[in-house]
Amino acid sequence: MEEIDRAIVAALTADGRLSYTDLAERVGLSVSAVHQRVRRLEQRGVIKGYAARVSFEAMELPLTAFVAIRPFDPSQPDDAPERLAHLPEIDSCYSVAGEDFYLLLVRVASPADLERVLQAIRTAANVTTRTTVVLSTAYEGRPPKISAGPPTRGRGRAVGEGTGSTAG
Amino acid sequence: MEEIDRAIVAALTADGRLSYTDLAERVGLSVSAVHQRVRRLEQRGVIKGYAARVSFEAMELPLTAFVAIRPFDPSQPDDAPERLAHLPEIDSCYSVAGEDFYLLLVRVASPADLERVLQAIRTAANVTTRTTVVLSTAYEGRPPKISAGPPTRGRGRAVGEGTGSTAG
DNA sequence: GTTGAAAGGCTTACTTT
DNA sequence: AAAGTAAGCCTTTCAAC
Repeated sequence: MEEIDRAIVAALTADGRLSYTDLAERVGLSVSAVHQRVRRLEQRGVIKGYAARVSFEAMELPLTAFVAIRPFDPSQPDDAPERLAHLPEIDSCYSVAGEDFYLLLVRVASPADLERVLQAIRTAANVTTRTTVVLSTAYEGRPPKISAGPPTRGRGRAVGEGTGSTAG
Repeated sequence: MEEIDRAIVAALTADGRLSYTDLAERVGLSVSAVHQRVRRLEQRGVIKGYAARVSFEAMELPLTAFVAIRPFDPSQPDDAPERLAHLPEIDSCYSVAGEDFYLLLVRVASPADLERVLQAIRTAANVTTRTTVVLSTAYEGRPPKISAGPPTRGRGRAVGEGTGSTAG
């Protein structure tokens, strides 16, 4: 991916409602060129969509927890993600290496709600749960490192890049 | 928070670039009324901003890991989040209950990068790390449960319904 | 792939109810 | 708080380099 595409993605990650006019000014291209690049980024799946970032506290979901799950019977078919997808309190579901099978990010309104969701998780996926309650969120969903060049691969140098030293 | 505000937040969570015209049609209000409500939601901090959702694979960050950290010396001042904030590979930083002090979500390009970031985390915050590698992401950042009413029975207080004056 | 221009649509503010 | 109107800017498409 080119440097300009990276700049576009970085800008839209920071502000998803940037106008094409502002975007064009930032990356130093015409409005039409920027528009075409954004459309291609969307079609290629680099940009998957746009979303408003909401305050979970304001949305009455002040309690966040990580729930590591492990099946009661490891010989059973492992389809926990699908069996849990119907629970809207589950924000994310990761298949992980280590002692546990999956790691869930859960957002609820209260400890009572957390208890209810944990019970629902256990019964829906036939798993044991190990829960880590989040006390506070220092930061979350920070924009990824999108700078001038590729982080590790040596496939090509970006425009204006000097040496091939690793980015810090 | 009112039902219409919930509908607005839900719609903008699913599609952050919805026009006010479309939004007005969805919630059954005029464009002006919707515009005013969105501005108030933004000013109250319910809507914190807008962001493009990007594919981390496409951004050359295919490796995700959770890093639980614990200080070498628990008597030292605990300012790990600030000491780690300069590392762009850290997506999120949660203060957690349990055996560990913080849980980090890290996104990197390769195992070599992960090693480098882990070393940087240890030296920057003077902590030990316990890393859980993500094998696959079933789903991530799902829209929170924003339906008609409060999630738990009765007791929940809506934002902005509090007593007394509100800043802004 | 980039640029420039034009038509249509959207945002925003103001006014009214 | 909600609706209507108008001005200005943006989005989107089309043609040209």
